[in-house]
This record gives sequence, C-alpha cells and structure tokens, in this order.
Amino acid sequence: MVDTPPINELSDRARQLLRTLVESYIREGQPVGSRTLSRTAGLDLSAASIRNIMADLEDMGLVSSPHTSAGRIPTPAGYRLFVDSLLEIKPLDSREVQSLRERLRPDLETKVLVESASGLLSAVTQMAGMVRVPRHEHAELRQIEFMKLSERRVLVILVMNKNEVQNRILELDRDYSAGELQQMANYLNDRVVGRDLVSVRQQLLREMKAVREHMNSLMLAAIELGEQAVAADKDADDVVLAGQFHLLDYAELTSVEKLRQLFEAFTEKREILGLLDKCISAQGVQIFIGQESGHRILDDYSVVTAPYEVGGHVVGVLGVIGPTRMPYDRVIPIVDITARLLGAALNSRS
Amino acid sequence: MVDTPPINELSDRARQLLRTLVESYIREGQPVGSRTLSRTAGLDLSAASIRNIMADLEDMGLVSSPHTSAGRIPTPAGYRLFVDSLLEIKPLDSREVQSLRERLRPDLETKVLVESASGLLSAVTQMAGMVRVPRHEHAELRQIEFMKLSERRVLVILVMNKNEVQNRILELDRDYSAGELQQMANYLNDRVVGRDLVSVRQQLLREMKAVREHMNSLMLAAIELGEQAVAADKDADDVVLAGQFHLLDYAELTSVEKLRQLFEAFTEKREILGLLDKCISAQGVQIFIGQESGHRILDDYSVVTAPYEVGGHVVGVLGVIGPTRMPYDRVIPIVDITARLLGAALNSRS
DNA sequence: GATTAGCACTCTTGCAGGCAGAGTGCTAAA
DNA sequence: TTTAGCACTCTGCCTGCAAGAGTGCTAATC
Repeated sequence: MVDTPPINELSDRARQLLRTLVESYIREGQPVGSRTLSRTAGLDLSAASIRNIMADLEDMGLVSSPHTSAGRIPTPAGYRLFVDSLLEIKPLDSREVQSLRERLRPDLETKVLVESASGLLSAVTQMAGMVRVPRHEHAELRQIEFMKLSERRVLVILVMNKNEVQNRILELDRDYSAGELQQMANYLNDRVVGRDLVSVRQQLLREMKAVREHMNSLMLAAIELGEQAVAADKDADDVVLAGQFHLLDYAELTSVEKLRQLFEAFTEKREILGLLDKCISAQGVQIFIGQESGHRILDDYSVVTAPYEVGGHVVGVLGVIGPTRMPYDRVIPIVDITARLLGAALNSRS
Repeated sequence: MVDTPPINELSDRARQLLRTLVESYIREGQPVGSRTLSRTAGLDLSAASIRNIMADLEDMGLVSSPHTSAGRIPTPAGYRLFVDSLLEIKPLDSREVQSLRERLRPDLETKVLVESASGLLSAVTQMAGMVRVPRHEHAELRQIEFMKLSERRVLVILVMNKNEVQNRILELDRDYSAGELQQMANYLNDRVVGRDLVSVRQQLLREMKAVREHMNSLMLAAIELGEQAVAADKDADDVVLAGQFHLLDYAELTSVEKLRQLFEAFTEKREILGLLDKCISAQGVQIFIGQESGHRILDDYSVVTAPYEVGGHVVGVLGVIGPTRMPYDRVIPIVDITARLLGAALNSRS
C-alpha cells in the first residue's frame, strides 16, 4: 500500500495548498501555519485537514518546518515544483516594458548598453543584476586599422558596427613604418571586412599556411598581425554586475560569513562567469534554486537567467541573483523581457 | 585651579597610557580596562592609578566607555590625538615595497595600472581600496586621429603616451569624407601635438574666435572637432574601488542598514568621488577619522588618502576605507608608498 | 471514507530574576 | 602621590515561567 503518491499525482488540493503556502512565504518571509492556510487558501478546509495534507507534503520533501511548532516553509524541491507547474507568470505591465525599452536604446555604446541592462535588472527586481558581455564571434568586422604608437607598439582598431569599436595594443617583433602599417590594413580590409570574427580568423590561418612562400613578407606580417588582433578579445571574460548591495536586505544576520563569500565572488567574478557560461547554451529562462546552480556560494540563493541573441546567435546571458524566496512570477518575465530587449538593441545597430 | 590641563599639556604618563590603550583597542577590538593597562602599559602603576588618569582622559573627551563597567575605547578625538602625536609609523619592510613595485609596472595600460593599485591597497590592508583615476589636463597629447564609422559618426583617437590611448565617438553635423577627416587630423596634429590637453583646448578656442573669417571651413570644422574631442573626458568622473567586501568583516551586526548604505554609495561612487576630490589639493597622506570626512555614510569609518603625481602635478588620489580602529601605523605608509609608486609608474612612460 | 473538533504536546519568544565577572569611582591608608 | 580596599554598576548568561503559535493524534461527525 502506497499512501504517499508520487509527486506527479499530487492531488489538486495539495497542489493548491502548496501554491498558497509558497506564495505566502515569498510575500511574508514567515513560516506558514495551518490556520493561516485554512483562511487564505480558498479551499474551505479546516486547519486540521490542512495539517494532514501538510504532513503529506512534508513526507514528499516539499515543505519543512524550522522547528516543531513553527509552520512550514518550502524546501528547494517545493520551490522547484512551484516554479515548474504551479506558478502563474504575470505578464509585465506594458508601461513597464516600455520603460525598459526606453532605457535600452540601440544607439548606446555596447558597454553602456550592457551596464544599463544590468542596472535595470537590479533596480526593477531589487536584487543583484548581472550581464555576461556579448561575445563577438558572429559579429561582422567592418573595418580594421593600425596606428603606430611607438617603435614596436601598434594600436589595432576593430570597427564592429556603428556603435562599437574595440582596440588593442600589440607589441611587434620589428618596427614598421606608418606606410607599411597602412598597406597592411588595406590588405586586410580587402580580405576580411564583412565577415564575422570566427571566419576571419579561420581564413587568416588558412592563408598563412597555404601560401606562405608565395607572399611578400609584408603581407605575411599583415596576416599575422590581423590574426593577433582578432584573437585576443580582452573583454571576453567579463560580466557586468549591479546592485549587489540589495542582497544585504535579505541577509539573515546569522550568516555574515556566507554573505562575505558571496561578495568576494562578485569581486572575483570567476564563479559568476562560470555559472552564466553554463546557461549560454540553454534556451529561454532558466531557474536555479538553492544548490541547483552547483556553486556552493549560491546555495542559499536563487538565480534566474536568460540568454540573449543577436542575429539569431546567442551571444550572452543575463540574469539576477536573489533570495530563494524571490517573487518568481515577476522576476521571470523581467529577465525574459530584458534579454529580448538587450538582444534587440544590440541587433538593430549593425 | 585647573586640574584637567589642555590637551597639549597632557602628561607624558597620560599620553603613554592613551597610546597603549589605542594600540590595544586597535589590536583586540575590545574595550580596555584599567587592569589590563596596568599590566601592559609599562608604567609600573597600579590599576587604581590608571583609573584616575583614565578619568582625566575621559573628561578631555579622548576616551569613553560604552557602559559603566566595560573599560574604555578611544573617541574620534582620541584617535586624532593618537594619529597626530603618538603614532610611530613603522616603515614598510623593503620586501613589501619591492612586491608592490613589481605589481605596478610602468608598462601596464593606465586602466590596468589603476585597477592594480586599488586591488593592492585592498589586498594588503584587508580593507576597501580606492583610486581616483588620473586626470589628463597636464598630459601631453601625442597624436590625434579621426576615423569614419558611419555617415555622421566619427571615432576620435587620442594617443597620450605609449601605454595609453583614449577614444571617443562624436556625432557630426554633416558628412565628411575620409580624406577630409585625414586633412583635419593633419591640421590638428601640426598644431597641438606635444602640448597638454588644457593648453590644446585653450589654443583651439583662441584660434576659433580670432581667425574665424580667415579660415576655410574645413579647418574651422577641424578646430571645432578637435575641441569637442579634447573636451569630453568620459572617464574623468571615475573612481576604481576594490575589496569592498572586506568591510563586512568589521561590520557590527547591529548596523546592517548602515553597511547597506555604504555599499550603495560604493555603487553610486558619487560620494566617494566627492571625498577624493576634496583630498586632491592636499599634500601627502590625509586621515579622516569618523565624521571628519563630512560624509554621513562614512561616520563609522576612517579614510586614509594620498595624492599621486605625474610630472610634478597631482593627477589623482588614492586611499583606503576601513574601520576607525584600523592599524594606522601600517596603513599610512602603505597608502603613502602606493601613491608614490603609482605616480612613478605613470610618470616613467611618457 | 473524508473531514473536523478537541486536546495534549512542543517549541519559540519575551520577560524577570539571579549570579558571576569585569571594571569603575571613591575613600582612606601608606 | 600612589595604592589597597570596597561598594557599586553594568553586561552576559543562565534559569524559570507564561503566553502564543502550531503541530500530531484521536475520536466524533458528516
């Protein structure tokens, strides 16, 4: 005799109860008792019946009580079930969407745009916002220029689109004159402009191998230089964070040390970057509750992410970090929309 | 009869006592009682005598007790006296200096250098580090170039020295051809290279007024463009922070709200910038204890700053923020040396 | 068979009292 | 002038107690 049915056979009543419980706990932050639930769940059951159902939920590992007589709080599994099948997402107010759109204008520089997105996520959700900076592998190179800085240093300017310019300083193995540099740039521009960085690089490597002996040395140098220029994307490993301080609001005073570690991770960024990079291959909004992220530091937090696309390619991920009891019904659409708007803004500028 | 002499007549005994007290409190973080002091102050006095002297110190407002029987802690005035006339600065270990020097290598890009300095301050002191980014008014302009991005957008490249390049995107009022832009750049380069930004700007404004009618319109446009390019230093209002999370270590759990405000200020940066800009005109290390900084947010903290120079001009300020009971004898020389090293690194690259 | 009322039980929270420890201020003696 | 001694005061910690909230179980009810 099985008296605790598998989760997918949860009765409607139990589901409704869990839902009310999670909603209440997210709102109030206090363990929810049977009495409160019997009043608010809209099920017309007495507190005693509620208690029976709650005992079942506890057996299934969906809720737990901090101590004998303190009401129940959702477990990570409870949040998971809630998010997966009980949550009703509120569509965002169209004014809110409009306001977001206005702050992510396509004519902003990429860096400003990314920082705005992160800041918006944080401001709107009152939690920490984060944006993985866009990768450029599929961005078209518009123009490449060299500029001599000193004897063996040259500034490389890569024009990606009308709002984005990257530059890098390269050390050369010998001195090139301004004229030579200009020739090299012309040579490269003829060959690579209009392609994305990946294929530019492939082509350069191919040319370098294939026709090494047939070319004059300047052109060979040009190819090498171009290859170096395209190779090192100095911003590639970056993530822009915002509003970390909001997390202090949710901090239980017990765990200052945990919080410290989290803030240290925010400074280091490596951990956050790892998390975001894992999400880059997924589609749509992803939610990590508690330990699901696989990063110890985030055990007590939830993370909501969404990838954003430019020209049909996912180029980055953004999201928020907040307490496990965050208002998922609001946060999910916010993250979703922000990802779309950021993608759109980056896209409409080529 | 005056039985509490003015501060500058403090007896040697009392001074010695205050010094031991402050040192002990900085080390332990606990109020210091008369018994402890009688053992550690090296004065060969009984606890009872110590108590008499401490009562005098309390009358003078140099120490206070959190409650009736809890020993004394220094007041801000006590710290001030301690820092001004009791503190013996430990010169830094020469290995430490060497290690700092190695991490502030002159061949790094300015931005990297500044971030390193901030990170070092934070890592070495275990508090929050901050660096006001260098102003460029007195930096020599080496070269100026224009590059067309799209119809009315042009990228301006200012080469400052061999490790620093700035660029800005400007909107133009009409379309200029690449050739025209090149001519304009040549015209400007002939005229402004080798001068600092301030005099470049002055000269351009002068020329613009004086010979407006005698010039052809392209040259006038060049001057206007150059003026715009030199005018807007987009990084001018920036400060680089590091290691804010260290402050969580010293946080008394009572004041999470205070801490939150401080972290918010770190994100905003405006307040920090204001503080640092006040210090830019002073010479040498400055110390603000508690409210002395004049910024509410920093009431419970102390700030140690020092300006750094390039070519004889102060171009920025750096410093640390930490608890009032920070180890001043170590922090002061660290801030001092870091300022000198950063200045030296920036200087030796022109 | 499902639901509910009732009751004993458990745990938290807040408050009051008691006690040890640390440190002070004052006074009188050295 | 310095010190010993003593009364005093505060904190921190424990204990006990009562109220409140919530539970689990059982027996009665629909």
